[in-house]
Amino acid sequence: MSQTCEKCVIRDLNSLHSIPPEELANIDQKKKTIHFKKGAAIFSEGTALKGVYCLRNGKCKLSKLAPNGKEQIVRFIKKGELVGHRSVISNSVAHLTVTALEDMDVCFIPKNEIISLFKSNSEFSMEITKSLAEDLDEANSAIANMAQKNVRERLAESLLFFERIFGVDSEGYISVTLTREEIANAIGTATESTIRLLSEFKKEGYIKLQGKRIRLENKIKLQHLTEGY
Amino acid sequence: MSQTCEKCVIRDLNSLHSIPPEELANIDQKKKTIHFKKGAAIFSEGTALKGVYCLRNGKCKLSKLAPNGKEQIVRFIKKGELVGHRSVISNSVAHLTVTALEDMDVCFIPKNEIISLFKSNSEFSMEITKSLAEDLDEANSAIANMAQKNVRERLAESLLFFERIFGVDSEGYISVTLTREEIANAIGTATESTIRLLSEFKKEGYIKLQGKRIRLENKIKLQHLTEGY
DNA sequence: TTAAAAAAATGATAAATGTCATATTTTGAC
DNA sequence: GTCAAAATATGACATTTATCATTTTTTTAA
Repeated sequence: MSQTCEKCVIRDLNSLHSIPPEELANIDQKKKTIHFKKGAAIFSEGTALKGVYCLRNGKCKLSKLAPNGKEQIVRFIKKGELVGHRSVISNSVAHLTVTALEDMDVCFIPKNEIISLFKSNSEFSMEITKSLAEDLDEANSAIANMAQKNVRERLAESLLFFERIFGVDSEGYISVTLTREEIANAIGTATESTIRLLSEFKKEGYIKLQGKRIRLENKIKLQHLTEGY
Repeated sequence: MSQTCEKCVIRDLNSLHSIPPEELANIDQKKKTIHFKKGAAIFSEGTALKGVYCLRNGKCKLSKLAPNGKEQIVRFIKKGELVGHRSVISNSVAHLTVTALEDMDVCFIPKNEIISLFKSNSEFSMEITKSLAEDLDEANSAIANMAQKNVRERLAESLLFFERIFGVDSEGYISVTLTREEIANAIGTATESTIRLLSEFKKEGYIKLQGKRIRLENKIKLQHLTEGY
């Protein structure tokens, strides 16, 4: 299970790729690999983080408790990505809950390592900052989508998004397992509406449903739906 | 009009406050103060920025062109804030359009000054990063609000927000002039719905309307509306 | 100051979405 | 494999919101 960061394939995928070997060796000593079961929280909204987490495999949802008590999923992440750097850099508690969508392994890197790297290595700080900037960009797009698109359009968009970032299995089904409720919590609608629209999409032949598994049958059409026609 | 950065009151309000006097003097030489008329764009979505802008006074809306051609306002900013640092750090084109909501003066600081400060001064880079992290946080909250709250709740929330960040004039009216369409573009609804709800709020006595000017008469009630009751 | 344009207001109606009830199917623990 | 719990599915209906049409008011520019 454990291995050196230097040989970790995941490193290429995030801000850690700018760290030279000698500093990596140091991180290796301090890091801890942790296993999380499907459904477990890596960390929860409101808790103080002692470090950042690097996803070695698996997928997570990032969610926020809305004032009405409902869960709002604001983002999905997968292997290779870092989480918790926002809280660590801001020195504030976590404002999101990160939940494993499947069994997964995660490397924990203590806060002080990250902070001292940030201060001493401007390439690393630039990478971290760029990654936050990208997240911000995507969040702004999400705001526009929520505000301007209707539920049907948002569902079509999300299905295409899920396939794009998570890929498909050997039978062509999207490689992530989400409940209808989770999909609803991501697009901001009632669970029943999501179920109804998925059934419609299926009836129209745009998708195929097999339990929770979803296969996109007509991506051109879904793309058009995204734009409202 | 022009003055040294060191003596600028605005500096305390943003990431530039971490810059020591000798570096500030350098920025002073390079910066340019520009006047923008109400309605003018500081910069537009899709253009490459040659630097960042520091607002000396006035207010701006940050918006994005949604796929359906409508304007989505994602944020409001006021004097003391920086804009354009996201694009400069990411070295990408602007993803937002920044429009003056009133006549204003803005200091332009060239890109290379910012980049070199970012690399040489870890306090500054930390500040910039924290500011992006804060923006990201707020954007995530906006996503949750858009997704989970209805239009009435979002309008009540926005009115309270406008008063909180822009303050009130001598007669108690919110110190920002927005058209009903702009309010609609911020909360993600049709202009007519915004007009109708404002009229309702007025009829119920929660607000007073005088042209575009809005005065909050019952903030407790508006706060309750925000939470849906 | 006044005419034209833009913005605000309002009504009527249609469309989208939420809510509640209930049935059916799937999943997971034993 | 069985059974209970959870998730999915579907119908009926209420509510919210959008759209279109039209009028009134405000703003802008000559």
